[in-house]
Amino acid sequence: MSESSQIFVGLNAVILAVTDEEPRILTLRRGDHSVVLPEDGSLEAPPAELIDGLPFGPLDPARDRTLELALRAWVREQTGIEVGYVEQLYTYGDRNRDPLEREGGPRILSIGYLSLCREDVVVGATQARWRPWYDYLPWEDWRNGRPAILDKLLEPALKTWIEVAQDRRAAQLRRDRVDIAFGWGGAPWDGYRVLDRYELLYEAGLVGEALRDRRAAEPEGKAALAPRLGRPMCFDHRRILATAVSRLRGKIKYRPVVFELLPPTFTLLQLQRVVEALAGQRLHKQNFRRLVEKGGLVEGTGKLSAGTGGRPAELFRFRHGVLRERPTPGVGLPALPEQ
Amino acid sequence: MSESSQIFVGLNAVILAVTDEEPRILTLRRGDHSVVLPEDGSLEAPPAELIDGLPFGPLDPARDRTLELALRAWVREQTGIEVGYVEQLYTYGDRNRDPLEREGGPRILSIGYLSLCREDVVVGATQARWRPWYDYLPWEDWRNGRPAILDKLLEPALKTWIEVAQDRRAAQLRRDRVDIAFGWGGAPWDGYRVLDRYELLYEAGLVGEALRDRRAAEPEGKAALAPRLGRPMCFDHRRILATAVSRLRGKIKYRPVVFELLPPTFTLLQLQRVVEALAGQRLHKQNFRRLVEKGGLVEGTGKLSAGTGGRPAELFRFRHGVLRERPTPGVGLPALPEQ
DNA sequence: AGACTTATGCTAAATGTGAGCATAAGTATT
DNA sequence: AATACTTATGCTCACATTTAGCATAAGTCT
Repeated sequence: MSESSQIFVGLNAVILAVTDEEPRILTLRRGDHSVVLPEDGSLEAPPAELIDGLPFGPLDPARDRTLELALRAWVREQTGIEVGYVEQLYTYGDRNRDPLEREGGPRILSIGYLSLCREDVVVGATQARWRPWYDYLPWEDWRNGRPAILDKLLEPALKTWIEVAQDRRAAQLRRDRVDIAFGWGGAPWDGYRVLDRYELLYEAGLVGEALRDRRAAEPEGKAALAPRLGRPMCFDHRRILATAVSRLRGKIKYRPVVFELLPPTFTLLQLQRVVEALAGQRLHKQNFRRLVEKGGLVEGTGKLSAGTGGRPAELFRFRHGVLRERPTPGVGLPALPEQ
Repeated sequence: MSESSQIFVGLNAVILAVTDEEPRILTLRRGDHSVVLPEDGSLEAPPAELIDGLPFGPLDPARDRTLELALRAWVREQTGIEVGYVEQLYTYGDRNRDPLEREGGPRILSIGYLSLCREDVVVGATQARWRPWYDYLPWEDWRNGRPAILDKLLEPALKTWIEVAQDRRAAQLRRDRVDIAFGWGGAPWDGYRVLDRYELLYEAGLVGEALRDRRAAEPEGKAALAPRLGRPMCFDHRRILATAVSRLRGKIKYRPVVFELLPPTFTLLQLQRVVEALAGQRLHKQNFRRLVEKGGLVEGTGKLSAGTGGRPAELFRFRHGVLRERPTPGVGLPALPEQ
């Protein structure tokens, strides 16, 4: 292995909590692309342009015995949070994705993690800040019906992208991908394809990061007219976020991970709202109730909640025993109705 | 980052094909633990003891633009195979898992991949060899009923492991994990928990790798009496294999990946046998047929197969259009009946 | 010809899911 | 205190999916 090709390993964390029925992730404001490579773990940012980023830090091969321990260590340092539930998402290592590592520079490998917190986590004295994850992926939130951004910006831009393909065959390929990812042409909207959609938008040059990366490669782009959908993030952090959303939406179907986001006892509506927040869609109340209650996921405590309006609701808790009864305890999501 | 803490990134591939109704992976025989770190991509093996390993090679940060390209490159070099379908599994980086990297040595990160091939792949002139994946995980194959190894070796050994726990509380924790992973105490056997089971057996010291890793750490173990279940592999390759099996069994439920393992046209029984081979369980023939046919996963070609015994079967092909019709086209597996 | 193999069509029963009606039991308003 | 409004909870009907078989078709093997 040559000297010029050192590898840096960064660990990135999507730290999620759901407060006020809104899924929020912890972000830091950083100088875009100007972050000094963390030789000593610190982050220098000649503030060219501040942009959101996930908490992240290097793997210190000498100190950290496992990747997860490394992650916990500097999440604590950077945000003051002691994370509980942690799950690895994906390892990204494309050279062209990261403007920092053009020819000759060190290679950066980023390993994405997802961490789930309760609402009450205290963020230490840092510039870390909670932000709704749908700020970054606004087309994913269907809780109040079809998101406006789809018709106003996204779909017209994608239509253009299909039209400007090199030839008819390339256009057809683009078309097929869009059909499946965004549910065009009668295909249903699939809430799980969050990553597909983001990657497609990146390729189509419709997210800020794509323009940024191309600008670094080419002198000046002509596609500067395209809309920049959603709030951008530095490096490939938004891709990692999209991976996290995909994974989590998939996982709540068969593992009781939602409860990591809730206090020890909760009402069924609270539980439902959290699931809806993650899924980005509304659920039928009575059916949801039946699902989690008959499914053995929760058990009543007998106590009633203070009540936020109407009739007081019973407080429930997660039923640990369900793990040994059913292979896949979770909340299945219905297909989104044609909208 | 200090000089002493270089990071090496290795890419490992579980290359799978299903032939004769048996899932087989490509393995190489290597000298265990004595593989010289691949400075130049070659593998020196002072043959202490030959052991199976996955094809693997380093990421060359200078050459390989993406991780997947790197993988494809040296899978070609090592085995002569041009892989088609490739999917990343997980990145492992625990220090204690790898006997090569005790104190002071370089840190090794291994990124696992899964690749699916058609039966007819030609393996180049190497020592690479196809081997049934159930050789490594024999307790996972329930196609001919409950595997004998469970009652003969595995469960007694686990019982002992529970008993020798430090205290009552620790024993209870072990018990709970075993209950869920292996379906004790009325819990059903969950075909998807392949990784859970392997990790548990590793911790319980019931696979060869655990003994190997401990032997390197401690002078001499007393647990040498424990059975060594399944065929061992070098490094943490068996863990990667277990990850692959888990992932694939999960994925066939909602993505039509099985077809990567089949020729372009096939009979429904062929398809069923491949699914059964992956799932490690038998399926109801008529119901399987209805599932894939009514589900729009396949379409008949009108041609008949040569027939392998009885009445000739129609040849089917994968119906690509299903991708745009249904969000999750795949073959769901029924819960294993209590055995 | 008869036994055996695989393919394929069909159905009854059980289970799961989607949608909505109806009632209960609180809070807010008049 | 009565009324409107909120949320909670029980229940039902229609429909889709799944499980487990029965039954017949159309080949091969002896």
